[in-house]
Formats: sequence, structure tokens, C-alpha cells
Amino acid sequence: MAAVDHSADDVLYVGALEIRPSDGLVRAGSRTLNLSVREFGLIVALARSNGRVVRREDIYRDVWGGELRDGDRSIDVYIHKLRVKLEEALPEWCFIHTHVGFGYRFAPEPSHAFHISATGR
Amino acid sequence: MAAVDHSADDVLYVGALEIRPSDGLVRAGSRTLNLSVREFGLIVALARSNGRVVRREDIYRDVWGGELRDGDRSIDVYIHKLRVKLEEALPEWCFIHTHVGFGYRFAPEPSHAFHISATGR
DNA sequence: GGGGCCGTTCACGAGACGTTCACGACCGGT
DNA sequence: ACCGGTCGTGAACGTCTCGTGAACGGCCCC
Repeated sequence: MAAVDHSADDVLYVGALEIRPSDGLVRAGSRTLNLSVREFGLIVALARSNGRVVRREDIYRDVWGGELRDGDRSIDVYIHKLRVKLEEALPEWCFIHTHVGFGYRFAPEPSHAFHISATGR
Repeated sequence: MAAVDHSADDVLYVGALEIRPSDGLVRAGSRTLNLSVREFGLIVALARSNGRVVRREDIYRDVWGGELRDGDRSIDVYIHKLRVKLEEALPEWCFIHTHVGFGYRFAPEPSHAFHISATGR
């Protein structure tokens, strides 16, 4: 992982998620998520820029290290794996939002599955 | 402390809109708008010259790059798409104003739809 | 050696995007 | 009233991005 100097990386709270970068664990409510190294790196990278849109190139540099090669779908795959685990833990919340052409945004929003939007997407 | 330091970029505020050019996102009140690349470029271009009328040629150069060709309706189409999304998010405000023959002006003004349509004029 | 995880890559399909076209409303000039 | 220019708006369509299941090979531990 790229040597990112984080001074205040104690604990990240995003909605009902509690992410401990230095401990390598994520808690969702009372449950503890079982994430692989990549999944964990990804969720940390996303959570660190809470609310903002993170570009794929930045995600790749942050989590994988090196430059994102053309056609590399690793990010997509791991975004998907993360979504599955997050939804399994907190079905009524949606954390990872796609901004086509920009990247991904990490923020807790009520899941569409439960309450079909009154205000559009 | 430990605040989430957004890399001190320019943030544009127009009425209830918060536009972050470098983050690629727009918030309307508490909601985050989901804009495409073109839509986002357009709203940034408009918001940057807040209050003034922006000529179509300038918009095109700014967002699309290159010169606006005769008969190109892309701007019209994307103005429309933006209007739809903005109205969906903030129905009581009207942001994009047409100045026929001149261009468009971006400014928050109370929507007429609310007052007029009910009275039957 | 065999079985599990993991991470990467492939393949297919759905949906988002951007451009262009078509039609109609509106307006000013003649 | 007619005409040409401008703009609003819905729709068509080719392209590209992204979601997702599956295959493949590496690694570790029994």
C-alpha cells in the first residue's frame, strides 16, 4: 500500500460503520465485517474522503499502488464485493454511490430497496 | 480537530446549491445530485459567472472545447437536462434563465410555477 | 497433494451518456 | 399574415461505462 501519512486516522465513522484503519477491522452496528486486504483498503480509501467523489485513478493509487492500467476492472470487482458485504450487514443503507465518469462516493444513504424513492434517485 | 479537511478548493454557492468543481459533485440542500460529466461541466461553467449572461459560444468552448458549430444543439439539450434535475431537487427555485439571442444566466430565483399555475393566471 | 481463500482477468449484458434529428412554440421583421 | 431564426423538448441511436457471475492461477495451511 502506498505510504500515505495519516496523522488522524484513529477511527472513521460513516453512518453505522466504524472503521479502524490501524486495527484492520470494520464494525457495522454490532457485527464485525470480515474483509480481505483489498476490500479493507478500498473501504478505508473511500471512507477517508467522506462525502466526496473519489476518482478511480486515485483509488487505485491508494489501494493497489501504481497507476491504473487501461481496462483494469479490479476496482469494479472489489466495489461489488464490498457492496455485497455492506448490504448483507446493513441492508437498509447504501454506502457506495457510482458517479459515472467521475468515480465513487462513500456516504450513508437510505437504501432504495426498502423505500422506493420519493425524490428520485 | 481531526476535521475532514477538504483540500481547500474553490466551492461555489448559488442559492441552496453547493458546487465543488474539483470533487465533481453538486449538493442541493442535503441531497447530492447525480450529474453526468457534461451536465457537471455545464453547471460549473454557468455557476462560475454567477449572475451574468453567458454566451453559448463561451459555454461551448468551456465545457465541450473547440468552437460551437452552426446547428449544434448539444447545449440546448444539456440545459434542459440540467433544468430537469435542478427542478427535481429544488422545485421552488429556478436557476437557469434564458436570454434569447444572448445566452443563459445562472441565478436562484423563486419558481413561478408555484405561484402562477395554481391561480390559473 | 488437496482444499480454501484471494486477487486478477474474462465475458456478457444492462444501463448511462452524448449527439443528432424532428417537431413545435415563440418572436421579430417585413 | 408570412417567414426565418432561436429555443424547448422528446426520441432515436451508437458508444462507452459499469455491474456481475465465473474462470484461472497463486498462496497458505492442514
